[in-house]
Amino acid sequence: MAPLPAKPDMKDRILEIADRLFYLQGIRAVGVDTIAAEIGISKRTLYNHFPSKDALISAYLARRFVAPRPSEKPPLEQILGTFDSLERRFAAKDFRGCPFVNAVAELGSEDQPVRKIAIAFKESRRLWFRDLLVQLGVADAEGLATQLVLLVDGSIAQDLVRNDPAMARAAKAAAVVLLANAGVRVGDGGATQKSQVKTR
Amino acid sequence: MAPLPAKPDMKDRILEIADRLFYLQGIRAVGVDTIAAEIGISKRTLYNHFPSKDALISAYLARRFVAPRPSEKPPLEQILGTFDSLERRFAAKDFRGCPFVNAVAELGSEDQPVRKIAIAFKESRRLWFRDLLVQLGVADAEGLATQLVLLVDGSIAQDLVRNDPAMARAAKAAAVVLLANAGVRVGDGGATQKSQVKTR
DNA sequence: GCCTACCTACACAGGTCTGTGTACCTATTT
DNA sequence: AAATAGGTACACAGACCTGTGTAGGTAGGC
Repeated sequence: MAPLPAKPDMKDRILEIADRLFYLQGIRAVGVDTIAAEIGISKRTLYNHFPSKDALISAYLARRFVAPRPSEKPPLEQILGTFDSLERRFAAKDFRGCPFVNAVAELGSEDQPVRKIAIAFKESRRLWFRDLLVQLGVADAEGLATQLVLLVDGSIAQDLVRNDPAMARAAKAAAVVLLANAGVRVGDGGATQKSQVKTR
Repeated sequence: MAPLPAKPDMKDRILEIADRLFYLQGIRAVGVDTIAAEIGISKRTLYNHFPSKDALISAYLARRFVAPRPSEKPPLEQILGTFDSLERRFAAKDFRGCPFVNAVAELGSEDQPVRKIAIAFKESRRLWFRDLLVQLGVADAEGLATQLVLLVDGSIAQDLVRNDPAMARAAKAAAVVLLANAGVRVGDGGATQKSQVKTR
């Protein structure tokens, strides 16, 4: 019955479905049978493309790990835009938190492959912020970048539980304050005089 | 063989062990057999105290939901102390993130009992911050309380992945800036003049 | 026409999971 | 002494899990 030409690369198709199911329902909650059935292939075919479920899990996370594409927009706009796009993603009903955090929470800290990729992802996001802050001339770009990822991950965790996109706006408001305090002129009516708070 | 006097209330003992295993290894990863074996009781006994694993999960989360005990310390000290105690907990090797966030991540957003208690917990923490901020005379106590819980949850998520207690310090530093911006005099050498940043 | 690659269907091994059924044992209370 | 409460051991039902084995079908390239 319609042997499915297998054109759009079977491996991609498997990953696409696995991604959706793993992300929405949890990794342990989804069996390989379920994935194969959802695609309409036999379990044997799936195991011909991935040697084990663990390999599929790793591939799932690796596929989620896409570097943010470089943008021509001004750095500040990019930074604050992060929170706007977070808010949009929160509003989508298929948002279920950060797949990397979720995977570590679910699989435990002993799962080294999963943890390694999760750490790499988190660090790459932090570095993305840091580089933009450097462009803005922020002195402690490292520290501020860390604080910004805290706001991002905090709003993600809160939204996962509460399902409230306003968390992204709260995070953005906090980010604006932190940026202003670091001497960045945020477009807010010039209310932003450099009055650094010594944080320790 | 030593029928275990069952004095310290069997139910508590079950919950205590279930808590440790659920929290450290994940809820789905731990079977009731494992819990019973760890306590040294038969599975039958466990099921005589809890009608199902779901009930045990709910009891586990309910037990984690302890209201912060009222303190005589000044409000600002309580707020900032939160981050210090977070740092201490991060440093402990048995810290594995927020049990409520982890449970929602693992069990899916469809599990209503679990989600409800997670939401209640998060909101209670936010209100705790808010009440302290009101005592400090902060105008937008609601908004700032939300921002503070973002920092708390952000640092928890980051520490879960990276295992880096410094995340708590970064969150504290950000909190200090946010508090100062809201007009709270933070004990930092008077570098804290009231120069509100309009956040929108 | 045939070979190769890839798919199918399907059974099954061996494990784990939740939850129950049954019969017995051992304190404490009455 | 007897009844009751709460524990034990242990088997088992029924579901689901990962992973494999086997035999056959079908399309494209040589």
